[in-house]
Amino acid sequence: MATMKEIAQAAGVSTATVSRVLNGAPLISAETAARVTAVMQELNYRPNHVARSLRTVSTRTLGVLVSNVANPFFAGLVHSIEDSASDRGLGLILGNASEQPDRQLAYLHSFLEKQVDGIIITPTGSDPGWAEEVLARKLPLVFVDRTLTGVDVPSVTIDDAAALRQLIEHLKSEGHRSAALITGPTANMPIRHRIAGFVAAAEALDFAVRPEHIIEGGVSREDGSRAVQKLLALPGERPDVIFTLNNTMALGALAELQAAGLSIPRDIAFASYDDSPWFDVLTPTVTAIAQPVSEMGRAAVELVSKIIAGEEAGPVALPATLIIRRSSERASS
Amino acid sequence: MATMKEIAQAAGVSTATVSRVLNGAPLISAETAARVTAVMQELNYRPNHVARSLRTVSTRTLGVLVSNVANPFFAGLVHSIEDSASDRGLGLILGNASEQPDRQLAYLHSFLEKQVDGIIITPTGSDPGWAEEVLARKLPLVFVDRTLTGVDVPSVTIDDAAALRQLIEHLKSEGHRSAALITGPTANMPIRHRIAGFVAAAEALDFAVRPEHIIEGGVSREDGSRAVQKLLALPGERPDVIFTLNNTMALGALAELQAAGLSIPRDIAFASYDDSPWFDVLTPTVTAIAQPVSEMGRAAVELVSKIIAGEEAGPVALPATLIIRRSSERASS
DNA sequence: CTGAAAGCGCTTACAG
DNA sequence: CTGAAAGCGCTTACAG
Repeated sequence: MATMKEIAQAAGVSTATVSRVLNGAPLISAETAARVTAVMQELNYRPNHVARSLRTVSTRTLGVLVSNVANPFFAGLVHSIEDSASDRGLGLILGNASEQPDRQLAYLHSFLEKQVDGIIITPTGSDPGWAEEVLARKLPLVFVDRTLTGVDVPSVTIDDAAALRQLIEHLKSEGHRSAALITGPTANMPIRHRIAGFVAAAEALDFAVRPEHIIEGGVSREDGSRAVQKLLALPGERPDVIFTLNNTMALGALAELQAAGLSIPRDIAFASYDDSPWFDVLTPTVTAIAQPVSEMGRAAVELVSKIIAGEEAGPVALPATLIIRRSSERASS
Repeated sequence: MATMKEIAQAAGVSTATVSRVLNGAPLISAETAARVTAVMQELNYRPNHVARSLRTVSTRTLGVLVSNVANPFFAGLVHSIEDSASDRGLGLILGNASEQPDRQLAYLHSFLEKQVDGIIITPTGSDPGWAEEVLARKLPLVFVDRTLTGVDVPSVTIDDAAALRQLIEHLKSEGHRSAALITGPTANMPIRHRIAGFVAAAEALDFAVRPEHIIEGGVSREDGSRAVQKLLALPGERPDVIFTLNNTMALGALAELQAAGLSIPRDIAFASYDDSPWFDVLTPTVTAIAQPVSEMGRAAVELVSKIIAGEEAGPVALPATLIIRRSSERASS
């Protein structure tokens, strides 16, 4: 691989001049620039980004650390972040915590060592210790989706209070009177928000959500199945509606309801947080609260770019939207 | 951020010694090692990976470039590659060509400049020119899923001849006699393989696939819808089965069949290449040929690691498997 | 408009 | 067992 020194020799100039041509610095004579450029092309020169980074103390690279790429929501987020970063000429180093705080910490350290210019993270676990270390190094940091209390970090979150309220209103208008809620891991801030929002809206609208019908689920398909099994085994009246707090659990819940021979929405209605492209091919199509994934990714990149540039950057909250489909229709039409 | 020099000063040793302690070099006295380690901890030292890479000419980083992360198959592949790479202590720089050769080329160049230790790619387009450039630099390169003719690059591919034949056998045994094939982009090698494999198996087993029933689809949901519309508008007898060559198109095809009021498998049977977790929640559940995505990612990382280590590394072909569900059952039972 | 020189933070033969 | 010194490939004040 040709180095800058070789280019300089071949073009009969100093490396300083080659560097200036490469970076489009002003005050270079047109003919020098042309000659150097020609030599670079001829020798198929590629600048060594590692050397450049060491010198300029900037890698033009973002570290992106998600809680679990197996979850389509996070995969979509990575996609959108990749898109926006590439638009800005920023590269991406990818990390996946798989919901394990120690894996998250290992990635974080590798991000620090690799001198990333900024970090976008959906934090896993609730210990904000690592964030303080990152902040102490003055490294731009942004939370997406999930947040952590106890540290002052700008974030991109979802405002779903309105959508949750609309969901309850819709369910009521269809004649439903009670719901079960299958939650995600309550350690996560947005999950707690969703639960609180759902319960608050239900209370305000006089819609029944019995305490035993709030079942702690998780993040996987199996968590969804298990929660439905648990729910169906409960004594007393069955709720009119089941609402799952993410679409991976919806998958398990729907399979379980089918296995139990229950027809949706005739025997029980259904809705889920997180939309999925499959929701309008399922029978029945599935009512969902959709998160603006692309916008979240774009906003996160914008936020971290601003911080890198030393600009002011406040938190961003993006609205979720209710998408009404057939799974939440009234039982008897 | 503390540097090695500061650690050396604080510990009263040279930077060479600090470096040796850091890298666990032999021949260091236990007390020196202990003292240096203590200082590193105290000052919260993180080695600068950029400086290290410049010196050692190794970044311990892989460039991963997929054709389209929006496709769940590629997203799964990235996940699996990330997993295996992390097990081996390798970092990941992610690129997404979005099926555009010029975007692919831009990422490739950035990988070269960032001095990645190896590249795993699902090539987009059919021009192998860029691969020659990579190979000329002696940079380890591995193809996954897709391959390119005209260059000698080890690859991880799918052997689906047997699965395709089993599919035809199954369809026949269910009483079906003819099928339509909705293809992906025929510019891609594995797509051409799938088409050839399907057609060959059909011929061998005397199963009808009329030329006009081989419809060029694409990669998106819309491509799937469009192909089904085209198929249904065709004069003459309808095929007994529709087979789509990826699950994103299956989504569009299924929606379109529903919209047309056709019941599966009563009016027309259905199967798709690429499994999806949603396929066994759909009504009916969908027969599919599944690719071993995790194994593919793992094999790709293994392959590139071997080449980096200077070992021999031949191509890997992994078998696809047929998963029979209800969408391909006989029409009248 | 261009060059000589210093330096980014490490690693590694070479001595001792 | 440890240190002095060179050097990886760039960029950038400082001179001229």
